[in-house]
Amino acid sequence: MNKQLKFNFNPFKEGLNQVLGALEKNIMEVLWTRGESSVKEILDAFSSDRDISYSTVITVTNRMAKKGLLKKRKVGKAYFYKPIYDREQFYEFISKKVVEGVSEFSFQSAMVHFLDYMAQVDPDKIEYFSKLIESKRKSKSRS
Amino acid sequence: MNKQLKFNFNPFKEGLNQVLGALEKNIMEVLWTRGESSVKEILDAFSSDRDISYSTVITVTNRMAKKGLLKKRKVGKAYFYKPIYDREQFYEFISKKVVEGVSEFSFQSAMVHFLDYMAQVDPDKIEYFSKLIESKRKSKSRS
DNA sequence: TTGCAAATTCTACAATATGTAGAATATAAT
DNA sequence: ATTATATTCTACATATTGTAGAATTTGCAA
Repeated sequence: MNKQLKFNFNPFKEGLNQVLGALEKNIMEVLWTRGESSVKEILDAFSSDRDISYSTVITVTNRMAKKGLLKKRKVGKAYFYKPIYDREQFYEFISKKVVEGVSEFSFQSAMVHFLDYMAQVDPDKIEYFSKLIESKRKSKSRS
Repeated sequence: MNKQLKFNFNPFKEGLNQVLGALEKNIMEVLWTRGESSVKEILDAFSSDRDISYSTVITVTNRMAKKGLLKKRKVGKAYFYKPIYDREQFYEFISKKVVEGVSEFSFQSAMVHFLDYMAQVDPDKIEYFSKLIESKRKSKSRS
């Protein structure tokens, strides 16, 4: 019933905001931290930070469930929501899709800029990457 | 006066549609092929394929100019538009931003998935990439 | 210099995504 | 059965993209 998660990637934002709206992100953070939670609990987790209505949270969690971000489960009269992907899986999923996407867009450029990025941010990453590649090559020649 | 080009990247679409809307893409293609063109000329280039109104194209080219995709120039009573980035530069620009974005999002995952992508799609890419790295390492040690 | 074809501007509507929330309704627990 | 609480429904706001009619401007030709 759940559709496969689709998303846009905004390179001009930061962290999870590259993929999620502001409120969506806040909700994911709460759910990753607390685990399965009701709307009430999500609201309580915001409390001091945000002043947001009950129905706003419901609307957004429901949309997130429809989008393939959350699972819904009824307990008593309230619904509880939990992430379909845990934090790690989520980052993996997003990274994989974006990397595949940009590789199809232009593999050449992607590689060049990936290297440039490594060189600028931390040249040691290149060494490490080199090694990864070597092992990849070996496993390739073994097949 | 022109803002820096911002965009979203949609990994679930293909090619330029990962970055541009359908009509925006068609317009860019025409301009990259024909060079600087008037709205009339863009429309003529569509002709058989699409049935689209004059003002639709004007609206979109103007938005594209505002977004930092096109330059406007008045000739006679008509405006002519041309891409700020040529095809190569555009792909470079997009790839760079997306790669940087996803690297900041999760470098580790990005790296792993780049490798996986290479191994799956075309193992020869790994060879190519190894060479790129070698030259990168050389230029690094030269500095 | 004026008239008209051609181009622009202005405005507006549609769909989608996201944030927001009030009002009405349903429901579970006591 | 009552009632506090949760949900559903609806709707508005902003942003992006596609779409285009109507009104207006404009440059060139006669």
